[in-house]
Amino acid sequence: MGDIYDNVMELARRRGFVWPSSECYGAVAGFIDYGPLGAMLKRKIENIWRDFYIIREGYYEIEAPTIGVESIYVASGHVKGFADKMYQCPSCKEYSRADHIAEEHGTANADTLSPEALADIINGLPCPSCGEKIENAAVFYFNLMFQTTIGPGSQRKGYLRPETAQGIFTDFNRLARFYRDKLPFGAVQVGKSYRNEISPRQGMIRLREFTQAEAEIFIHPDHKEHPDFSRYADYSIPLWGQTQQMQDIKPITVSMREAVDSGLVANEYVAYYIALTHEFLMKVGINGDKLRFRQHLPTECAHYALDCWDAEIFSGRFGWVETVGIADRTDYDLKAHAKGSGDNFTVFIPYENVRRENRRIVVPNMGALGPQYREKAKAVADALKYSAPGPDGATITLDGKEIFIPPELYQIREETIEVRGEEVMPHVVEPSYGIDRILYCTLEHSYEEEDVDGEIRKVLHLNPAVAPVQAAVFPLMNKDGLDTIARTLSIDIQKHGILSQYDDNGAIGRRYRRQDEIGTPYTITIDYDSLEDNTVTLRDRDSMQQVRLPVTLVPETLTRLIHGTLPFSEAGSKI
RNA sequence: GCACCGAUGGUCUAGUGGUAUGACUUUGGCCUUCCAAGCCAAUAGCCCGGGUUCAAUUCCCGGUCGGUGCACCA
Repeated sequence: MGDIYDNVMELARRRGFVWPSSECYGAVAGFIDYGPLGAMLKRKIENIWRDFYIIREGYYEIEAPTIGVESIYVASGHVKGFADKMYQCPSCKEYSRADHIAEEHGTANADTLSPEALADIINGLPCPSCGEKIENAAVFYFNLMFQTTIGPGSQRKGYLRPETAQGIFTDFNRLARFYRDKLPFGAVQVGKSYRNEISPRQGMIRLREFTQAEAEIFIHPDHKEHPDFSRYADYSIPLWGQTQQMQDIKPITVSMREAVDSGLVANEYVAYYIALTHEFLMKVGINGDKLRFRQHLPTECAHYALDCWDAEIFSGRFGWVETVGIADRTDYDLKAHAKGSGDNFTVFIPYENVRRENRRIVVPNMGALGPQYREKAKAVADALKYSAPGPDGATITLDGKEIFIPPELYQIREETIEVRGEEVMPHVVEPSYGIDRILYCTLEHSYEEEDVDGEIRKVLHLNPAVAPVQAAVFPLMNKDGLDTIARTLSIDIQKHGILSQYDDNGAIGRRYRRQDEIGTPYTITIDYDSLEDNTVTLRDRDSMQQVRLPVTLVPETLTRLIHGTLPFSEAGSKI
């Protein structure tokens, strides 16, 4: 058999976690279906994420369309920046990046050139794949966004969103009102994003349609201290900063407090979400030894981002996989949309104390200015307002000429004004999670082939918090009333909101193995003792240990086990 | 997208110019007092399109998907 990926995906297909999409018409690369158990697992991961960001952080979830009008993505930079300038070699039909070839032959900043200018440069150069001289090749944009048209007549261009973030930025002013105009605030979105990858390989790791969970947290640019930082101040995890990477040394384990104080991490907000991400990934079932936080190198960090860290998870097939990005994006996005839309993307922040400022203002005397300057009177008046008049009069510049304005044409008024605050464009801290990648890594880290008495036992050691099926109930024998008790118990468990499967098919051992394979953490078996004393056995998936407890206590016990408030060893009496 | 390799029940596979082997799984039954036991039976397959041929799962061409290398990868 193949490697860990092959084994995990084989199980995932067979048991209904992940399937190739639209298989009956031929699957399409870059798309997957989540089967019954996969959809359940994914939803549980997303809901744990919601526990962290919505319930704990208080950032409410919104839901924007997956199709956005072109202007959004012109403003965000995706129409330009998400497009690669490509050309196709006329000889070998290879597609390559035109700007890369130009740069290799000495053109600096080739990516900023127009397609036409680039075409002029590369025509005549040798093709990097076949070596033939490039002739008459056109340079065109290949945009990673899926394009569509909106409405009949199809005049309005739209794009499938390449990230969920923009929907939050475009709602900024509504959100600011919702949060009653106070910083910080945040909003989250969990949903599909689309990127028309040129060549999506690597199965679930690079999809054309994928699920993101993103939070956009709007903070005051001068106050990047997280109000709840104490929660993670002592949280210590290995961080692999730029310096360590460039000096080729290992990540250093520090507390978030130290990380911020030493300047390793830009500010408390970024550090806080690094720690929160660590806690979240552990909760979901990622192996902590296969998790690291890596800072973007200056070359890979977006030019506007102040600091950017990736949570990388180690996969036996793919190596270190980027699963979460945490970035301080400054005011880049809001600025872009302010420019693009003409709206203000600011919050009015009152000062603690109202500031009184003395001001001299120049009030033009229009009654006198009008007859004297005629059509220029308005321009003169405007210029006067910004001038600094001396005792004899004011000198202004109009159309390049200096004009002297005597004092009788204006008044100077001294006044005290109250400045109550200022308009602030917030900075954005963005933790962005790739749910599909996290789900795959969870499966891979959970997967184990264990040797039990010479047989291979395949187990998914899924955390009970994410396991799609939480419990299973078996009658030891499908007769003598054992099955009746089992069915009754099964229904009782379901009434407590626990998803449990009833199974009486085949040998008991086979039934345990089935549940092991899909990661069901607990199984209950009704045996002949149950008929005598109303007790049942409860089996722990990972240890295969069993305890005995009264049947009436089962639902309550399961609930506590699943929530992690009861260790298995205390769930009943040892057998 | 290019090059090379691959594709046979749900899974893993044998094999073939004349519709296909075995195992596991699944379902039903018998048996069975706790970890894939045994017995009987059943269900289920040649990736898609075109060509050659009396006949194609098999040969040829194209495509799809998957793997590897190159290019690409917010």
